[in-house]
Amino acid sequence: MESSLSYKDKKVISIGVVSELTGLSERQIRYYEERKLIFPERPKGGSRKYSFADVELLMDIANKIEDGVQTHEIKKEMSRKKKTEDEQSIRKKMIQGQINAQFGLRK
Amino acid sequence: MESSLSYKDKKVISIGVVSELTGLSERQIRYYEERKLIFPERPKGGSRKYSFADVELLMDIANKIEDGVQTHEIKKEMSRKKKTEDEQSIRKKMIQGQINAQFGLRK
DNA sequence: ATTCTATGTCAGGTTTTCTGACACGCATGT
DNA sequence: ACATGCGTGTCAGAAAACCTGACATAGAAT
Repeated sequence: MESSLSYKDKKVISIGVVSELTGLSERQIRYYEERKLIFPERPKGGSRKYSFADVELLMDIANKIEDGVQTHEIKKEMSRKKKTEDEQSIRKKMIQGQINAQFGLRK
Repeated sequence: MESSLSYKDKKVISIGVVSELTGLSERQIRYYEERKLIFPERPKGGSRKYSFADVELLMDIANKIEDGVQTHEIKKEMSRKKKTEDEQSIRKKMIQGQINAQFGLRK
């Protein structure tokens, strides 16, 4: 059952590149982190590493900000969305559990 | 006709991360570039940026090196493979040309 | 025997990134 | 009106990451 994190989710991009990709300033990117909208990885040394998924998220954030939505609103929207995603994921797991129960586990 | 370079081909990863991902030393990575096996992008500033495709390529290279294959051999293998890929790509384009001729161009 | 390969390592220099602080215009709340 | 909070720019100083060029070397190729 390889979970296998695709390229899209691997945190390998540093802030300068993210800045170019999104058009956001480094200041903005760090600020959105302060506001808990984004969670880069912090390897030894202290630099920030982002994934392409993070880049997409940042572009969404940028759009909302442009529409005058505030960071704490964005955060709420995000946790709402995340919640339903989690629920769906749990539902999937439960169904899988049913299937396993029906047909038995193969080690 | 969006060409749209997927995440896999975007050159965004710096050498330190590539080193961790591949297990190769930075020295080795730079050397394989010197040997024309790999072609990172060089943005203003002079740093090197690699794609995930490059990372895969480097892992292939690492395996061959381990099998005692020399860099100039690897290079030959690579240009052989690239040549047939190019030919296939040309064939595709020609077929597309035929289709366009049959059905007429739009725009 | 000599040359080439592949890699380590070190020095010195430039670029990138980090944090923390101050400033400021604009919106929000009292 | 005034105080707060928001989002961002910018600057300083320090640390981390990267770059090039050079020297060294063990082992392979010629």
